Amino acid sequence: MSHENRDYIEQLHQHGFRVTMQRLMVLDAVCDIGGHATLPAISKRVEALDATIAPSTVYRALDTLVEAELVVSSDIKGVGRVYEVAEATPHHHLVCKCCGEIQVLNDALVRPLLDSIKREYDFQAELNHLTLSGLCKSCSKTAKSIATEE
Amino acid sequence: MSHENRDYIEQLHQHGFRVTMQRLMVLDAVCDIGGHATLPAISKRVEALDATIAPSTVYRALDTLVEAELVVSSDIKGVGRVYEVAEATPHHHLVCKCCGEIQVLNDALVRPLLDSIKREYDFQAELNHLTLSGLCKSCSKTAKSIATEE
DNA sequence: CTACATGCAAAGAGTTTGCATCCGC
DNA sequence: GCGGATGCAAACTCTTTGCATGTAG
Repeated sequence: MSHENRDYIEQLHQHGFRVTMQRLMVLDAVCDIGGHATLPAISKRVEALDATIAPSTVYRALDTLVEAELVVSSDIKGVGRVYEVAEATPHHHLVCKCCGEIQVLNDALVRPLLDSIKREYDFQAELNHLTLSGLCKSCSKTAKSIATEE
Repeated sequence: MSHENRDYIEQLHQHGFRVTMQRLMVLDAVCDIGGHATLPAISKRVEALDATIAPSTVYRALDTLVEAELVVSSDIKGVGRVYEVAEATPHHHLVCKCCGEIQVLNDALVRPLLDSIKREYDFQAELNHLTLSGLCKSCSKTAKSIATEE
């Protein structure tokens, strides 16, 4: 989605790793997903992009990318380990529950929330990527409440 | 965490299900986690609460709770299927990345964000439970940047 | 007492590890 | 050409399904 900006080749080299097609493919997959992603989700995405990559390679490439600091992983309570691209600039997404459409949400709209949380709770929220689901403009017209489907 | 308020026994009965210790235990686990939770996370939580419950029972009980509308499931892009207690009132959590402390975040602080999204993008965000991670008051003082540990 | 829910066990899916081959450097 | 990365296969864990037993109603 946006790793073209970063010199990921350089970064892999700096960390003593080799640049391979498979690693870039896994990085692509994590980028495509756009937000935090679990291992099974990444695994499926890579499989969709290129079915010839061995599953074991995906898991190992992901570890490599984390070590090379191209991808960050964190542990979310209730979800487990998630991965996302190490982005410099915070950005957010609105994903429609109905049609799957994804829009980028301006960080400026999110900032006030973080400020108020800081003010009220003295809690320093780390929010470089927020994904909100809901109904997009067009789907809210055809207003179906599909809320729980695969 | 808060299902004491709901008449879950009644609700199970209404949907033609029996009330069993195991089902309540699984409901407890989902409540404990507090936000959206993946299957493995719930599974582990139940195991921690009571190791005598068979894994298969956990998975089946969860399905039952969803059918009884005590738990809702949805599919989050990049994460997969997640479950959470069907709550009437929106509520949110701040979880500290460092110490794991969980605070409740007042919905009133979140509402303006949703309003601005509606105004700017005409996107109707569905946000009954937001979990933000970051550093709590005390941990931001001892300011370590532990961001990626299990 | 009856039928549904559970536990156990076996099957299936997802993930990890070891090793021989391949290829980035 | 060397050493790390990959693919394959086996091991392991997580999840699902089938069936006999137990228990809520």
